[in-house]
Amino acid sequence: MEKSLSTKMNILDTALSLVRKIGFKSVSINDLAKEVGMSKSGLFAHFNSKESMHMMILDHAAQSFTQSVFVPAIKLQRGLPRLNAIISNWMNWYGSNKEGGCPFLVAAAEYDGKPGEVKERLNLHLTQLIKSLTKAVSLSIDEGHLDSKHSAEQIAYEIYSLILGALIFNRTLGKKSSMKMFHNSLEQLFNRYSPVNK
Amino acid sequence: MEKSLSTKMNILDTALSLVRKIGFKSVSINDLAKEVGMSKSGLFAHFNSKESMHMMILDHAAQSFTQSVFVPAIKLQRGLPRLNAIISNWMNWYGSNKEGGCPFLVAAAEYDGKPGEVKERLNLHLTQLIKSLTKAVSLSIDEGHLDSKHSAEQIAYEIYSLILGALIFNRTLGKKSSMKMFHNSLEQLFNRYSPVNK
DNA sequence: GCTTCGACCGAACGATCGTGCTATTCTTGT
DNA sequence: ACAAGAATAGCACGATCGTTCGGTCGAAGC
Repeated sequence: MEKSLSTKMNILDTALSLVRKIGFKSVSINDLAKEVGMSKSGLFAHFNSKESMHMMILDHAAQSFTQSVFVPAIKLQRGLPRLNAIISNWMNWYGSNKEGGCPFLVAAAEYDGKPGEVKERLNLHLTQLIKSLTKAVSLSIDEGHLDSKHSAEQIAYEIYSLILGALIFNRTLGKKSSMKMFHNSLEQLFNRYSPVNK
Repeated sequence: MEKSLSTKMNILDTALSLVRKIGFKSVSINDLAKEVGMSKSGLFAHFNSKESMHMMILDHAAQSFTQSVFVPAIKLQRGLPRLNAIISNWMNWYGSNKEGGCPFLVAAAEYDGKPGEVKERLNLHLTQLIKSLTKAVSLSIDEGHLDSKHSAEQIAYEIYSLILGALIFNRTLGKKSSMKMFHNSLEQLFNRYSPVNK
């Protein structure tokens, strides 16, 4: 790997970590450069504008997410094993960086009322993310691990909601019981949609 | 009501609306003043710092939320009628301002890694919000409308999660089916925790 | 009617913002 | 070993940031 690519990855890693803590707008190029250990203009040369940097941060987050959550899970067999791995990896991904929330939620918060390329990119990544989750649910139905009478989209929505709730309970409210409640609800959800218990 | 209080309310209303669209950090005092129709220094005189303004915006949001969501519901009888009203008012509150996400989620995103008064205030409001929801669930159990074998906290967590999920699906992903999925899941949740169906 | 006081404004402050230009240093192909 | 090109730094710019200060205006109290 050439030099430039590795520094760029370093920049994006640091930027992502900061964004998750204080948001996109609060991460100034100067501070980011200081954190990475290079000059403001030297860092800026990697991107042509701050907006393009925001997009690359989003892309970086999406790639990291896919690599950490979906790629390892694809080795497991279709159905509940893979779905459970995805969910487990998902929760672990939040904790991989020590602090900070979900970068996509941060972007959603700051770009909700700002139509443009960044928002569209966020929409794209988030849509892809939900689609991949829905696909895993759908495969679970096909494999007979989940009841075929229910919509995969609906089940995926519920799972994603539980993840969001656990994230807020854990990070913002600092609830220690958040993980236990999350796993309780998830277990109930799988029982409820199980084809044998119906 | 004196003159100063009404202008302050006007400022906070406008500020809250802007914050929900573009976040706290992106709302500059100059832009806000222009939007309200007064001078930068005239507006700033109402707050002594931008941080204190952020706190007042949070307080304003919390008061608006309580007034719109919980106060009207308290007139209804305890149990499911009141709980359903709370949830319904909750969803309507998001749509009351035409655009923008949940102000508490926005604050959570931008202040996650910034310990201080604002974050503590956010934590306070969010804790109170969840506590009120949990209380309504708890009363529903007491009234025999929900199964007493389950924890009110757990049920409240699931309801809150579904609300969050619907919010993201609706606003960020622009899913038209989000409200239908939300009500589907909510109905299933009430059925599942119903004492008669067990 | 004069005084007092709070609300609001205009101008200005130093700091920091994103960004462009030019030079220098480093990497790499031949 | 040397030329070429990319990576980074230094410096400066106009704009905008939050904040301060002195002053104007209108309403309220004596």
